[in-house]
Amino acid sequence: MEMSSVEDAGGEPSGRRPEGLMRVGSGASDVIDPEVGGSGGAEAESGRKLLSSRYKGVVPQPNGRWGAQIYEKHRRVWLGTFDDEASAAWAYDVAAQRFRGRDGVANFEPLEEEADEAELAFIRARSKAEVVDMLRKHTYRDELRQSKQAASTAAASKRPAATAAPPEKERQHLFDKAATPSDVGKLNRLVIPKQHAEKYFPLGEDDAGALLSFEDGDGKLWRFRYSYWNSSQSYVLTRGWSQFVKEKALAAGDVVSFHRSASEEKRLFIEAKARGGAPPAARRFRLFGVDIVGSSINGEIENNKRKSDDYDGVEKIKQQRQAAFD
DNA sequence: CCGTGTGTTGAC
DNA sequence: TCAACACACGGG
Repeated sequence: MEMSSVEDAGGEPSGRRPEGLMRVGSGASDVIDPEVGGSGGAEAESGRKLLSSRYKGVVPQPNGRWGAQIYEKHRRVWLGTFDDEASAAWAYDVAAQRFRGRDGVANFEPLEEEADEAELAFIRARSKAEVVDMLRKHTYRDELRQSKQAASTAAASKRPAATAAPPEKERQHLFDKAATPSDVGKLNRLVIPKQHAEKYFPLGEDDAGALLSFEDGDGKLWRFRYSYWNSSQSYVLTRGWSQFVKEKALAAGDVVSFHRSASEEKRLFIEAKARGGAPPAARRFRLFGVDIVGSSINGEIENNKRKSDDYDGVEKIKQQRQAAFD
């Protein structure tokens, strides 16, 4: 349940202001005059009923916090919950910028091409799933900052970071790693052969705790902490890895395959393949007291269906994978 | 146990 | 497309 500690949305927008475009309706005559029970929560003073938000895409939560959501293709995409209304509204705006472009931004001032060039590039360079993930985990701020920093150092040394929108068709195979028992054990880490690590995921001196983002065949995002362990002289993926092992039912001997978008971008891909060939391991689970055997592929498809993270063309992928399953 | 975010419905 | 509402589910 994610309950990130103290940080909210990853922060408020610095320059943009809340009162911005909030004139609902056409008039512009009457201002919204919040009034809203004073300050904080969505909880109506007396008792049960929740106050609506004056922001688009923001819904009250029973505990006085605020949820953010955006719709795409008749489907709701949940953007997370936030302590304050404005943070939720801001999360909506970020998502809207990615999903619908500048005109979709509805709560605060849209980013300006000139002034917010870096942030726009940051958003454009990421998939919808990635943006949503950052919002839900409240890491948007940090990652934007890191991104800017990386971009500036890159620009200083050589060539400005590639801007480019993500085409996304061709992938270049980087390398495979056959999972060892400890890669899938309790250590929560995957050792990346030094040779490949240094070639494809170079780690700067100062990069104490880098973060690598991958997409799997379902378009699902996987983010791992990536670092070098002096003690064992090895490069490892740590935080986030155990979840991958679990969800993919990864077993020793299975192969983890790393790819990169051919367009020499940032986009990285990760796949789990069973020891011999194509699909990941089958999983057994219990449904209504009956043992069912299904592939993790179907499991993930169902999962996606349930969670409504159908954005970014997962539809196609589902069909592909469904076909592959036959 | 408790909050999240999903299921669902009915407006716009 | 959107938010209101209820509460099942799952993380801690």
